[in-house]
Amino acid sequence: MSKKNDDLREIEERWRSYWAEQGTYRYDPTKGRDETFVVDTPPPTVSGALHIGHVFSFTHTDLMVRYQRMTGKNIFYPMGWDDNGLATERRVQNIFSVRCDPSVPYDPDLNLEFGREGEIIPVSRLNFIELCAVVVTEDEGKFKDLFQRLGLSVDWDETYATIDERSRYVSQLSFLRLLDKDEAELREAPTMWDVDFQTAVAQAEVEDREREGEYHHIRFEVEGGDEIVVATTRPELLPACVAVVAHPDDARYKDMVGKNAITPLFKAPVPIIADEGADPEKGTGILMNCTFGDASDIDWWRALGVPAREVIGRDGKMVPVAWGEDAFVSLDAAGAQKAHDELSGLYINQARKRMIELLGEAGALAGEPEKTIRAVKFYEKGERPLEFVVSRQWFIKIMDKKDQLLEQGRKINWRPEMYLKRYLDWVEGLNQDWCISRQRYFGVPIPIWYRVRDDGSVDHTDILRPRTEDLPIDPSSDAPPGFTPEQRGEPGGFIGDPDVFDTWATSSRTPLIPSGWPDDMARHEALYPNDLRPQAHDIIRTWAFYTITRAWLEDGSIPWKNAAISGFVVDPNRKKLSKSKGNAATVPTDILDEFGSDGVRYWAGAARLGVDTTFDTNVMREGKRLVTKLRNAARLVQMFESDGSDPTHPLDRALIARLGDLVDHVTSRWEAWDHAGALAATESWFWGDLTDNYLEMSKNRAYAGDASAIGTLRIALSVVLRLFAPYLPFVTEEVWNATSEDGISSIHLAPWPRRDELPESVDSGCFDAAVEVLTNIRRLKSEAKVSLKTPVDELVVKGPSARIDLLKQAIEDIAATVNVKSYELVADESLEGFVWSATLGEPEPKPSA
RNA sequence: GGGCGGUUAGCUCAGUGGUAGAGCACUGCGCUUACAACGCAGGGGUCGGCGGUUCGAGCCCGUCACCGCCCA
Repeated sequence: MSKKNDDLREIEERWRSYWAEQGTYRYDPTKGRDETFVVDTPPPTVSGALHIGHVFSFTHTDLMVRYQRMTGKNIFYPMGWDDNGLATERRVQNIFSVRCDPSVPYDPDLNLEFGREGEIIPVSRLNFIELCAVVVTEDEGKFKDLFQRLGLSVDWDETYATIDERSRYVSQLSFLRLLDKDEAELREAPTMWDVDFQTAVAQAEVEDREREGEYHHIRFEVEGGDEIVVATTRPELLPACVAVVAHPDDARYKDMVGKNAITPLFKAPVPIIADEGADPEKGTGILMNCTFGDASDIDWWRALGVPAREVIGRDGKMVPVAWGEDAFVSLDAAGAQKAHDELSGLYINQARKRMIELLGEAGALAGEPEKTIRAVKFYEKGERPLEFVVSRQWFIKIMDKKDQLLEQGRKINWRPEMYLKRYLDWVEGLNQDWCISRQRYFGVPIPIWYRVRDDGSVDHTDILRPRTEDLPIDPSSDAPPGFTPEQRGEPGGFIGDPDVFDTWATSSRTPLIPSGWPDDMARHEALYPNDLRPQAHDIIRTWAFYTITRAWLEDGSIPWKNAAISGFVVDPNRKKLSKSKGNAATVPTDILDEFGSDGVRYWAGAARLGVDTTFDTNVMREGKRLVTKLRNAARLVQMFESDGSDPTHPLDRALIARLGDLVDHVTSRWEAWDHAGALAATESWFWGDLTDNYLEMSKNRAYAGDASAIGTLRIALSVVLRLFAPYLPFVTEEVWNATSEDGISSIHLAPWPRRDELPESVDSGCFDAAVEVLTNIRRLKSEAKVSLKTPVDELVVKGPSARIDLLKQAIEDIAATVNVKSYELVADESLEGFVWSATLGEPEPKPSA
């Protein structure tokens, strides 16, 4: 690290401590809702890696917050930690060598060493959660350090974790209220199931991946002597076949509808059914309806009233079944059993291979397999295809609320607006209710018990609820009201629901977790609905969707007025940065070391909302350069001891007028949620009008103590610092306080610049006239390859009198800036613009070394 | 297959109907009392293709191509 970076580092550290000590960013609970700007901060997954994407999107939030703060808003900007989930679960298992077992009772004295090795001990869910808290505290530290280095103006007194007591309370209470409204229910139904994680998953966590497959053509006899050939990529589901389906218009099968087909090997009679859902173009036009290959199998199963033949277990293996019993009807039960016994216990892939062999041996295959590419559903974190497995799960009813959810989405200002469309598309495409129970351990427990019948079986229809005042509870450790712990699992007693909530079931309540809901309604009403939900576009279908859904279900509200959507950070090939692609190697703290926090923030601030943005250190370097330039310009301005006066000189008045235009423009950009446009305009004015031109032209007068020039410089610096403050909080604070004599006052609490705070001024046009001449003289010298100091012995400018008059107002400043020894300004109405000539003098001798 | 973005200088990107821009990179000049971690200047673009609307199109409309994301 260079010396200059040490300097930046020192500045950053000093102001970071100052802001923390002073509580600069503290929320003021005495202020009303209208005066307050409330952010629903995205809780980062703390067991995950620090990522440049965090830097990017959290900076966007901070920009908006800092602007709002300077406009006078009381800011509520909390920080949450998302520790509720699988990643933490795995870390805890490894760090403490434990395994969560909800059947183990809570041990209040459990004390395990961090990094403990040896035998894996089963611990209760509550103990496991406590261990998670230990690990998560460590992880939070890394994130907090990064965010503080980045200069996020978070109120660090307002933090929560999605597994902490308050979050569990809100999550459980909120669920119980849905239960009261009959919007949550327990169902035993086919559900998308990950066979590796062995948990149910929801539609939002599923993604399609293209996989190679093969159509196998299986011959079915048809009652009465015909034959059909069914093409399937999943022959292993043949024992689960309960019907075959063809399109009603398909002439090939029209005459067979209503008859039974007989499955090969298993000899199960299955009805031949006509349904428009069958695609005549696909395969042979007739397909197997199985238990359950995909979502349409479930639809048909429900619609047709055919039986279910479950053959795939929760572990992804074929389960043994008894052919000839229950649903497993066969014309040859012994033969079916023999075939099935060859398959049971095999994983799906193995079973498929074996099935093909068996079918081949039985002569039931028609032709060679045909390669195909098909979309296969996967759990987003999973590696094997999802299966549909019948299990008992809690659902929140959403399918009957699409219209209302579309309407709620339209009430929110999406920035940029195109992301509303993505939300609407997702809601319109919903095809199942929200499964919120997960067969995991580290999460918010589902706060429900079930009564155990006198015969020892569990009655899942007899739901036992906790008292609100006892929340949060863990049904695996706590006993329901009216029961004693000894009655757990006993006849006539109770059993706890073993599952936890989907992590989104809790994080969909983030607007309520810090708000005090529902116990401190005064605080809640001062904070809700929130003003801003910042997030990236990848979680519109999860976090945004679920939050809107839960708010609607709770009280019909929208959770926030604005949703500001950040893009992704991508590599130069426009690929999303990710560890697995190996293009996300950069550690965010290294970047901060190299370019300074302000430099990195500049990169994020230059990126418009919603736009995927290239990870580009050149832009960070540009930001760092801006920081240096700002410090140098400020050094010049602050060198003049006089306070100056309001501008009287035409050039000064023109600058102030132009500054007023800038303030109006930049403010309008902010109001349009265009922080990138605001930055570009500020930077362009600062670098162009102010430093390249005005500073140079006014310098001589300022050195001579001219009050108008010095006053103008001070006003310009004060305004431009405030315009930059949201992006460059460290350097602007440093410069803002550099000459302060009576104590420190944070620029971040200073008022946002307004045109009417500036002295009354007009831009007569002399600034443009002056810059035109200045630029021409600079070009002349540059083309003559001489120093800018080289004197101009004689300058003649001709032009229309109106422009010549403007030029006259600034000619002395120009002459001083580019060393013009003598000049002549000539009015000539025949000219449209300036015509000029200049005679260069001898370069002044360099002082001998 | 459907939806949404994008395609402007070598690179990264601004630019909503009126003379094509910025930063980086490149070339030249300059240590000028804020700044060489800098400044001044220069070269470099048939604005993805085709068609249309218009006095006038990078911008509006249609269409195609390619890239990316989301969804099936």
